[in-house]
This record gives sequence, C-alpha cells and structure tokens, in this order.
Amino acid sequence: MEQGDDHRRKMGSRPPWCACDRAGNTAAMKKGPWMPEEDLVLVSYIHEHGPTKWRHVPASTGLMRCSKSCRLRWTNYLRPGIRRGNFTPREERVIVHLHSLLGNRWAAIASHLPQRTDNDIKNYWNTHLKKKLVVVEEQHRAAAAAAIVAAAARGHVDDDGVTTSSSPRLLAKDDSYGYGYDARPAAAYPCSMDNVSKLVKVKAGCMKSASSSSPPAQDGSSIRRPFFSLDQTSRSTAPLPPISNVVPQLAGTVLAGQGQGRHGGRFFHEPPQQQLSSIMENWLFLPKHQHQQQMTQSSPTPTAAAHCPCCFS
DNA sequence: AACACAAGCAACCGCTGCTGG
DNA sequence: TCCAGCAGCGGTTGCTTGTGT
Repeated sequence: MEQGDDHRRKMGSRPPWCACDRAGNTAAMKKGPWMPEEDLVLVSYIHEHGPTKWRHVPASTGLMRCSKSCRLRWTNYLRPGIRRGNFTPREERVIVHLHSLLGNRWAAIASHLPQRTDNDIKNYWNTHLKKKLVVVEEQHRAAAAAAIVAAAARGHVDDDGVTTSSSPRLLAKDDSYGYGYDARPAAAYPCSMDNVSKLVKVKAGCMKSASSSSPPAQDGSSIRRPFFSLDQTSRSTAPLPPISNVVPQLAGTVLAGQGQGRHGGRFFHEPPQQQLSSIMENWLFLPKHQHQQQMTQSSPTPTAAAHCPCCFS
C-alpha cells in the first residue's frame, strides 16, 4: 500500500468544520503527505491567483485536498523565502528571547523570523530549545544559589534573596543592537527550496515529453525557462515575488534571501540601537498598522520613531 | 543484520477571532 | 447586533529517519 494511503487511513475522517465537507465530497478528499505533483498544481494556482481564497483552491485546481490543507502546505512548505534546515545560534537566541516575551505565540514569533514558519519554530522549540533551556535554567539556578551563598557570606542579600550582583543571563548578550540577542540582519543565503526542486523534476519530466527537441539549459537541467509566466501583476493581495524566487533553478539562478512571504521581512530592516523598550514591546505586540498609527498619533519624537524597527525604515 | 527506541518533523485537528451580509 | 463563513493559530498526532544494542 502506498504510504499516503496508510497515513490517510490512520488519520480518521474529515472533520465537520471543513468547507470541503459541506461541498459533499468528504470521501474524495485526500490526506497525508503531499506528492510533488500536488505541490506543482498548488504553486501554479497560487502564482496565478495569489495566496487567498483558499476555499476555492480545491475546486479550481482539482486537488483532492481540503482548503486548510492547501493553505498549510503553502505557508509551511511551498511559500517563497522559507529557510529550512538548522537554526543558527542567532535564530535560537531570537526565539528564546521572543518566547520569553510572547509565550507560545508561534505566529508572533515567526513574524520576527520571516524565513521561518510558525510550525518550524514550534517544532524546533519543542524538540530542541525546551531541552536546552532546562539545562541552562538548572545552571542558572545553581549559579544563582552559589551567588546568594557568596553574597550572604559578604552580607549583600536583600529580603527576597536577590543579590545585588549580576546573575548569569539566560540569554546571550553578544548583541550589538541591544535586543538581548544579535539582531543583525542575517547574511544572505541561497534560497534553497529543496521541496520545490521536486516540482522541477516533475515538471522536467512533463516538459521532456512535451518538447523533446528543446536544447538543455545552461545549468544542465532539461528546463529552459520558467513554466509559470507570472509576474508581480498577479491578483494576490500580498505581492508575490517573481517565480524565480520560488523556483530559482528554473530561472537558472540562485537567489540570495529575497523571499518576502506573509511576514514581509520587516524585522530584518535595520535594527535600532537601544535597549528593548516600551517602543519595542509596543512593536512586538501590536499589529504593524496599529503600531504605526500609534507612533504617528501619540508619539513620539523623531528619535523614538527612528529607533522603531518598522517606522524608521 | 535485525530490532527497539528516540528524535524530528509534516500534517492534521479543533478552537478562536475576524469579516461581511 | 447577530450570524455564518472563513482564515489563522496553537496543540497534537503519527510517520520517517537516525542511533544504539
């Protein structure tokens, strides 16, 4: 039996809330891992219509997937600009710091790491960071206890048992921007869309049969030009990058971190050079438009705005 | 080589909040 | 103001892969 079928069998029936059910095609809906062919169909559709109206995607594309599954697949896997693979120490520090501020609000945390998805961050937190933090906190406690003992010996302990000396910090403080982590813009990295490269292979097979007379591309692949004829004029609400960002191999180029998914990459605009302040907290918690409104109405001095990561850019 | 166990991660589930009629 | 539909979010599940015995 195919792996997807097995997975589907185990995952149970389609829930009643899903729009696909109301259309009466519950039994036809596919579950489990996505096939490259399905990815290809979804990417094609989104680059034509934009990443909206998910409800219409199954009907318009013929995909036997529910709208939620399509949206999830796009946002977590196919969306341009997603960085996959190991998290850098800097990203770890950002996540730890933001988690200390925001808790399990993965989407909010992900909005400050535009190249990572909330699902990715959540998984990374649950599988790596949580364990690391347990170790670090134990060290912290031990060090703090030792500091209290040492301070007590010197008579420098207040009523709460807090020493006046600095205790070990949970967060690394090698940041030149004063965020509690190094918030410098990430170095450009190749837009490695391994997942989408699967699509290339699939499409390469299609095109091979369609135009076997075509000469090979310079990079050695059988693809000579993008199979999507899309550009920035697509009808999406959020402008999509050129298809060459999505499937760099198709354009015969490797792009360096140009993704601009739903998060817009605003965090990696030039960061401010001040401590995490009320401005920062405001910025972290409020949606961008509300925050900017607040900044223009209530605020602030040009200096304050100049230190705000989204206002001053 | 075969098995058991653990870790990682993609995908699903169900709830919440927003939006438009 | 209410309600239905929809998108988004966070928690959970279970498959795949790696590692140890």
